[in-house]
Amino acid sequence: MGKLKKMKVHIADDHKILIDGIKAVLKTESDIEVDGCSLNGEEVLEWFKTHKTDVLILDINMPKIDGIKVLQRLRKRDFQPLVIVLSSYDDIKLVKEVMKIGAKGFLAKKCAGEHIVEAIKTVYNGGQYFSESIQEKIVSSFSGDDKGKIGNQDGAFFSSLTGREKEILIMIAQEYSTREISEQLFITVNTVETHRKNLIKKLKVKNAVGLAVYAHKNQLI
Amino acid sequence: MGKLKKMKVHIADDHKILIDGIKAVLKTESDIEVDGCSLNGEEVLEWFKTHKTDVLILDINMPKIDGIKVLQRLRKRDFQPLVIVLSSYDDIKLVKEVMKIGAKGFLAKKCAGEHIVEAIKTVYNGGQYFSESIQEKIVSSFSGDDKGKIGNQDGAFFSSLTGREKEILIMIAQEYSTREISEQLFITVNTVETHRKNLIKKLKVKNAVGLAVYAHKNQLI
DNA sequence: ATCCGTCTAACGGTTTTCCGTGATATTTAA
DNA sequence: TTAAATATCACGGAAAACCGTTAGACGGAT
Repeated sequence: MGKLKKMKVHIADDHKILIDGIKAVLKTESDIEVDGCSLNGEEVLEWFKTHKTDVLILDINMPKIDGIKVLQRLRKRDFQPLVIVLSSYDDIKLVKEVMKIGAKGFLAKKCAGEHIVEAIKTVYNGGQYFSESIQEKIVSSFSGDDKGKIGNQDGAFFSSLTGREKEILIMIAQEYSTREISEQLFITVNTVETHRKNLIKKLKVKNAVGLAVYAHKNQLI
Repeated sequence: MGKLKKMKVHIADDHKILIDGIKAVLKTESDIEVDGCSLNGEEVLEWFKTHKTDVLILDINMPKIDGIKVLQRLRKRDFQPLVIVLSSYDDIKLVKEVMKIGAKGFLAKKCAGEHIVEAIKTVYNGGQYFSESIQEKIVSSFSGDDKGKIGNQDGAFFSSLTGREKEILIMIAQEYSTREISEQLFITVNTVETHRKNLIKKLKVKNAVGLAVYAHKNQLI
C-alpha cells in the first residue's frame, strides 16, 4: 500500500438521497475520500473557488445552474477538477457535448454502483470513462445514422431576444394562446403572431412546442 | 436485542446507481435486510408474486410499468407490502394520489439518506412517513395558499400514461409534428391525434405546449 | 438628420391542432 | 375465459398556428 494520497471526490446532485448512496458506496474504498457535496450548480461553483478536489461527480439536471453551465464556467478557471458527468438520460448528443466542454467521463444513472468507483479511478489516472450503455451507443452511432447535430448551443440565442419577445416567449411556454396573450398585453393577435414568428426564427425551433422547451431548458419559468 | 426478525426491504428504481446507494446506506442497519431489487415495474410485480417482502421502496418514474400502476395492481392482490414511494417530483397532488392508492410513505429524492431508514422503520411499525419537504408542503397547503390546494380531486393528473402515450408524448415534446410521428411509428395521423387528445385530457393541459412542458418537468426527456 | 432596432399591425393563404364521437382489433389481467 | 385496458383508425368541423411579406411609428445613437 504505497498510496500516500487519497483521491478526493466532490459529489453534485440535487437528490441528496443519491449523494448519500454514492457516499456509502465510496466509503468501502480505502483510497477514495468524499470531501464535500453540492445540491445545485451554485454550490459547486462556490466550492471550487476555495477547494482543489480532484474529481467532481456532476449531475446534469440541477436547479439554479445546471451541469452544463457549471462545466462551462469551471473550465474558465485556473484549477479544474476531473469531471465525471452523471445523467439519467444516456443521450449520445449530450455525451458529445459534455466531453467537448471538458468532461472526462460519463455515467448513466442506470449503471451499477461499482462503476462509479471504476470511473473515478480511471479518470484520476488520466483516462476517460463511459458507462456500458453509453459505450454501446457510441459504437452503434458509428455504424449507420450519424445524426451528430448537437444543434442549438442553447443560451447563445437568448441574449438576442428583445424584452417583448422574452415576455411573449414565457407566456407561450405557460400555455397561453395567441389570443390570450394579445388580451393580456393589450396588443392585437397579429402582433403576437409576428413576435412568435420571430421567436421561432431566432431560436431555430419548429413551433410553439420548441419555444416552450427552450424556455424550460433555459429556466425562464 | 430481542429482534428475531429483520425487516425485509425491496428496492425498485430504474437508476441502478441509486439502488446500490440505498443498499449501501441500509447495510449499516442491523435490523434491515435488502432482499431484492427491481429496475422496472414489471420486475416488481413479478417479484411480489413469489415473495413476501415487508417493505417496498418504489420509484414513480420507471420504464414499462410506472410506480403508480404498480401500486394499483399490487393493491388488488392478497399480499400487500408496505410501500414507500420515492419521487424526484415532490408534488402535493402526487402525494395525495399515491396515499389514496395505498402507499404508506413518501420520500422526495432530495431527502437525506438517513431518512430512508426512518421511513422504513416508521411504516414497518404501522405509521406513515413523509420527508421534510413534503411535510412543509402539506402544512403550507392548509394555510390558505390556493395553489397548493388539495381540495380538487383531479387525481387523473398523475394517473399513469400507457407506453404508447409516453412514446408519443416524448415525440411531441421533441417538436415532431403529428404527421412526422405517424410516419416514424407507422401508424396513421388519426391515431396519433387520438393519442394526443387523450394525453391532453389525462394530463389536464391545454395544448401540445402543455404536453411538452409536462414532459420536461417530469424529466421524460 | 438619418439609420437602426423595436414594437406594432395587417392580409391572405396553408397547414396543423383541437374536439367530439364512435368503432374495432389486440393484448393483458384476473 | 371473460372483462378491461390498450392501440388502432375515421370523419367533420372549428380554432389556432404557421408563413411570407409589408409597413407605419417611435426612440435612441452616430
